[in-house]
Amino acid sequence: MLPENDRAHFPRYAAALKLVTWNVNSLSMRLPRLVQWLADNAPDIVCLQETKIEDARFPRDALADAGYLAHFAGQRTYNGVAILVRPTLQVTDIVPGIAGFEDEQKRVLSATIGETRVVCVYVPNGQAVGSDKYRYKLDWCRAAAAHLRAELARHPSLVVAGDFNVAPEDRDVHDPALWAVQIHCSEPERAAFRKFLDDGLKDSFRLFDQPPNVFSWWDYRQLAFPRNHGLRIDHILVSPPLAKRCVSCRIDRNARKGEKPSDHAPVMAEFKDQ
DNA sequence: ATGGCAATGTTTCATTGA
Repeated sequence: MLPENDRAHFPRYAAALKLVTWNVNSLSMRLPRLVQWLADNAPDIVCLQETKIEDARFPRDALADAGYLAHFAGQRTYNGVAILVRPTLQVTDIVPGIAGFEDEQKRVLSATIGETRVVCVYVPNGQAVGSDKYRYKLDWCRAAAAHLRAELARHPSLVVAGDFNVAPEDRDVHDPALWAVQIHCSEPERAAFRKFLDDGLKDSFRLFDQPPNVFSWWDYRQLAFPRNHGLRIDHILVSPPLAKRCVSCRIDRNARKGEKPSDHAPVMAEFKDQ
């Protein structure tokens, strides 16, 4: 962290601000790919999900070498979230979890970065409609919506970025008939997602004209990726002041190609200076 | 109707993910 009078040499945002969300499906497995992607794309803020690593083993030095300070809330085997930030940006008020919602699973990390509150989320998968995990998913979303409402009241400039495990509309699904009422697409899950938007947040991807059949996740099986059998379940939600500043949102399908990819692609939104 | 693949650690299978 730079001393205060050194920081004064930097504008608050050197240029446009780039924010990314990426479910890496094991940070240990994905570290080389992530570091290369960061070098190629130079985002300012990166929200990661499914780091699957205990805090004591988090690769903070490798990410520092890549040009990012890391904040994280992890556990072994499952879940785990992190926020990577360029060292020129000031980070304060780092809080894991959802206020008032006891949860062993590490799924949320919030931080104030510059003037903006950033909430990194990994919404539960839900496994199957009607299962215990499905009920946990819906309960979790209800608590998260209340949490985000409180964050929005405190921070007009709010981003919620992560793996929502919900395809909001049929156009976010390669085969809506196949996925109808299945996990990620059931009406209660979509209603839970809309509840986030009710609080004034916008899906940054839908602020812009987008080509059809753009997805952020593809199953590892059945050649789903080359067939583009995917779902758009990773999202960057922005409050109205940030929606005004948002100039693009896109999904980097190329990051799903090649050896040892995550099953998710990164989503990147860009914001102009105010 | 089911498994297909990938990652983890309980490791040579079971569990979870989406």
